[in-house]
Amino acid sequence: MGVKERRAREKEQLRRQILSAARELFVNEGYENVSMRKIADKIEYSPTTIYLYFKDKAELLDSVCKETLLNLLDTLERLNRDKSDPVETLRKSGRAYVEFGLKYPQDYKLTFVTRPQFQKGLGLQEGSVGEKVFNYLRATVSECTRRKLFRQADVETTGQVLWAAVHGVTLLLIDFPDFPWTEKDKLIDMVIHTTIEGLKA
Amino acid sequence: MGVKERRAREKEQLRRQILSAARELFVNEGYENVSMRKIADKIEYSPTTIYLYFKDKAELLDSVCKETLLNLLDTLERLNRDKSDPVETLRKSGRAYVEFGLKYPQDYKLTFVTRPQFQKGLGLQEGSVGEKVFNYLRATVSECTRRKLFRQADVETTGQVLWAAVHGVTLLLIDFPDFPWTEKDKLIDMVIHTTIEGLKA
DNA sequence: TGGTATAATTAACACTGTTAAGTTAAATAA
DNA sequence: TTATTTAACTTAACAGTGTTAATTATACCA
Repeated sequence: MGVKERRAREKEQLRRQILSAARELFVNEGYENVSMRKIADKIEYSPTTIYLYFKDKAELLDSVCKETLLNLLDTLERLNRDKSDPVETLRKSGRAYVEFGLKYPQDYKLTFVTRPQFQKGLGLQEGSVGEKVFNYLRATVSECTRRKLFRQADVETTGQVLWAAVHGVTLLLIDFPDFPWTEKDKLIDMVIHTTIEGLKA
Repeated sequence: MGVKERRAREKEQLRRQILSAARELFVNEGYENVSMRKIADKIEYSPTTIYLYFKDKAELLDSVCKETLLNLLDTLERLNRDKSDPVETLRKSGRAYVEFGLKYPQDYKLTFVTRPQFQKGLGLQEGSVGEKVFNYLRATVSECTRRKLFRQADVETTGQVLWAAVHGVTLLLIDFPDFPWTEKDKLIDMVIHTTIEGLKA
């Protein structure tokens, strides 16, 4: 009775093929400029086939982004294993966050800027990858305040301030690549450092 | 020979009519969901008429945004007249910046997030409104460092760090309105305060 | 009044996302 | 092996998009 399993495997394979074609096109040409027909051409299926695997273009996009975001989640998880110096963990997490955004600018923007506008409350809704990302931040901050390393004990606000800082610098670097920024790494470190110092002060 | 002038006035009037119809639709329904035909319907002209006044939909959008951004520029200009306490000016400017973003989220996002992707190097190119906004920030920061109020003397980096912070919190508040943020005003103040303290420290 | 420049329109093109109906191929049952 | 059911996929079409070329209407001047 392995026939069902094989068919399921084949379906899964095509699903992944669609995802990977979509990802490549989205990244290279931008979401807006990629049509369902283009994706279909690339995988040599008819456009309508895609609809057998994804509800619509938006869901296809969300799936692509989610896949990418799991990488960030992995990185943060690894960093948070080391409990010795939470401030240092925070610093490293911040860097990892920004670097992730710069590495996958399309996915980052779609997840944290573009999509939320369309799916109200989503992007950070319960169980979402976005929410999990923030949860790591929360945990690390919580450890910092527990050890009284920060002036203020309010974990939520502190986390949000940090998030705003890294979110901001990530987007500026993505959206204005030609602006005469301070050397990129220096700027990122400076943003994180400044915010953390401001929280200690 | 006042006929030419009158005709010019009439043209200008229709131009403004288009802009105002476009603005209202963009704000209420979102740029993507507004078609040229919808705008044309609203002003009771044929769709192609719009093309006699604006090169294409993108230029129409840019014009709408630019108009809005001039408000921000005005506010910043006013705040920067008072030279007595540059740190306080910085604080106020930051608040004004964020509040502007929250008041005109569509325009803000289009100018500082969406459009730059399509018009490379633009949004902050020479003579742009975006550039002028940053110039005010630069000037105020410069005054702070001149008076040795900040640890570091690098005006550029300092300005960029501040910008990242306000940009970040603005976008988070716009894009995740349902997230359980700390009370909005408190969060904004906290972001600005933390960053400034971090720069002093 | 006739001619001319300008403003606005009509019709069309080449796309888009998406759906309903139709076709092909494979797996099961007789 | 042959017939039937089921799943996978495609064709054709719809209603809409931004945009352009060709055409008509309008207001001015001689």
